[in-house]
Amino acid sequence: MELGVIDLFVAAVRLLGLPKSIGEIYGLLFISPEPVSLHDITGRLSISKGSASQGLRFLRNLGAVSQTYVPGDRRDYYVCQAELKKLAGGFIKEELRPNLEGGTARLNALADLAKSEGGDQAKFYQERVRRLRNWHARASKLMRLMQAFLGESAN
Amino acid sequence: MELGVIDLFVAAVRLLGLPKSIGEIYGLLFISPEPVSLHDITGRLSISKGSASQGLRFLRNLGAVSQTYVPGDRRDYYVCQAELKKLAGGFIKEELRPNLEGGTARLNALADLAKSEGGDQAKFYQERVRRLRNWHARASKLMRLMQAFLGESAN
DNA sequence: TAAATCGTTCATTTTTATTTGAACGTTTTG
DNA sequence: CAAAACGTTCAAATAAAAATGAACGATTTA
Repeated sequence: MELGVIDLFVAAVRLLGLPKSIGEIYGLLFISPEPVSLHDITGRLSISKGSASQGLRFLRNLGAVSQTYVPGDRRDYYVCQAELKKLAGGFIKEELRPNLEGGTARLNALADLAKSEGGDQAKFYQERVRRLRNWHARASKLMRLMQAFLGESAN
Repeated sequence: MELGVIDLFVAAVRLLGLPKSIGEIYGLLFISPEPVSLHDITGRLSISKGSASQGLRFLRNLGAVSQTYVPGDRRDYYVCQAELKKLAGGFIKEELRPNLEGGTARLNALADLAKSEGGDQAKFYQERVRRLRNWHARASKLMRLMQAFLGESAN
């Protein structure tokens, strides 16, 4: 059972361009009824302390995992955030948006270049830049749409 | 100008988890007013014939690039498909959908496992599988939504 | 019809990404 | 307060992905 779920998450996470260990860790948390420590992770998944630590940090930054207090234990324990809305939100905010924003700058630079272009292709270049702008705007809108969609009907 | 556009596509394509060469090739086609041959590609981009050939095949499968007849020339020439709708459609169909469908099978296997689970966690596992199913269904729906959105207002 | 050019394939090489583990500062335990 | 356990960091090792280029069959040219 656990293995199957972990595998599923590994596959899902690869699809998003994230390392396997991230999928393993999230998968383990997802299928564990109880909070899980870094020690548990390295033991159950046979991955190094380093990987586990980095993976957890990444997942915490994303908001996919949060720390939990377990009385009488020195270790840090973690639980997963299992609301699609939150997961997708975190991923969009941390991984996708920054890239899109980076694109804005490049695009402006290109627009300038196209404007100052003299040759025969001037018109063609300008048309291309217009098209890129259009794509960019749509991608932007699409992201908002996705968030809205995944936020519908709580869970 | 060309370099900037190519860079932009390289970045975009990395975001989708595709190799750099794919971005370079598509970028070159996008910014070229005239059809481009494999020979042009290896020359302008300084990439190997092998990469160029494989990259073109991939892009053709996606529907992002198509062959064009150029009279009096033996070589194959290519032009890019610059409609976002088609590009996104190809990507979804060839890259995303197959993965989602693979997930369906795994998910069914897991559901069986969860059903035949005896221990204390039986209930918990079943809840988890239900949740996975829900996510899967949403991802499915989201893909259709994306296609619809990107298909709006021709270009 | 022999030589040249074309595009593809795939074993090898190169590059990039991920994982490991030793070292460290901090906190807890006995 | 010394020893042990905790979690982090980062240089080095490993694994994974992508690019190369030689070999090939097919087509064209001279």
